[in-house]
Amino acid sequence: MGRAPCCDKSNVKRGPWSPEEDGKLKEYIEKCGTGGNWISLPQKAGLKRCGKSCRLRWLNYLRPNIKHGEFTDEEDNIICTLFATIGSRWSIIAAQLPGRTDNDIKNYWNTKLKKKLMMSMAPPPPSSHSHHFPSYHHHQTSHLQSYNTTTTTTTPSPFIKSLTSSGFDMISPLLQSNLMGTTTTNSSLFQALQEDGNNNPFLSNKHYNNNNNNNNSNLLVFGSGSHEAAAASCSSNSDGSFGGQQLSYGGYQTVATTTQLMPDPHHHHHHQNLEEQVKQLIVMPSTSCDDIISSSSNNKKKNCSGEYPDINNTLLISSVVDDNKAVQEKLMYYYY
DNA sequence: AAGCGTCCCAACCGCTTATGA
DNA sequence: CTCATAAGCGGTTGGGACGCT
Repeated sequence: MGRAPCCDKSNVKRGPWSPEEDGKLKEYIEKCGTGGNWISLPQKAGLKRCGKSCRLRWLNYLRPNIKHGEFTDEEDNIICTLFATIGSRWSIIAAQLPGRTDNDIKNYWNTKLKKKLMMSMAPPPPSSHSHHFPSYHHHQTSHLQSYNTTTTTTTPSPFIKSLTSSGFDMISPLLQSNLMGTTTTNSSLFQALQEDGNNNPFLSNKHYNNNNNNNNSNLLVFGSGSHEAAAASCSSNSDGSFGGQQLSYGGYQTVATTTQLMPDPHHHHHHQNLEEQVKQLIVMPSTSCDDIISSSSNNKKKNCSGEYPDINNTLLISSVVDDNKAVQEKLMYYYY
């Protein structure tokens, strides 16, 4: 048995809205408001439409101050930056762009901006002798090299320049793959890492799977500053520090602090230790810590699923926010 | 002009979340 | 706490617009 329909489909008009319908809806809402009930609104407004359809029409087209037309470079930057950070959370992204709707931004991303960005990030032609600006293809074949953020000698495209001026000092390969991800999973970063994990001794799926068959997998909370503090506050210890403490959540344990495990990128022997110690890697934004805190304090199993998919069976990577630059830089040392 | 392919976006679908009884 | 209902949300798609041959 399927889901009950939200309205009687046989009695409602579907498809494009006519100017008359737009007028009726607009007039009614401006006069009476939505009344907090979209379901009953169409009848009151004299429309043969489903409430959902009315809501969508109003929110995406009719309500005041909707901005239509070309996106500015600044808007492009905001969308790209936020997409790289939080993924396809269109409503959150839209909240940062006054007058733009989530639907609009989603369409714009899918039809134009994604292509624009990929063009900008296309790897340089093979003849190039100076592709120090790291490309996605490049990092696939150069694992365990350290990533030196000071050696960029090529000139990024204007679009990349505008991106970097909006907050990223450097578009990392990791971020590139995140931006280029078209996945529908919760985190394109996660997918990018998974894909590359096949060739990465640290993130190799094989290694990971072999070591992930018990409930006490070691867990590295990979973050900095407030992340660790927040994570530490989840533990039973109360001194606020995170170093060497054990974080108990869902049967996982923290085995070391980020800083303890953060190797000097020029000394690769640290990777051996990491492989031995860390069976799971979490890149954790502060919000996920909040989730865990609220989850534990509320004694709810929610909500490491959804936004933070299935903590029990997979490498858990969520988008990197807040002090993301530091985290990404650190992560990249492993990633290579 | 006709035919075809691609692009674009408004609208839909159905899942998740919030809310209230 | 459970359940029902509505709103919110993001992925998908139908079909019109447009460009090319």
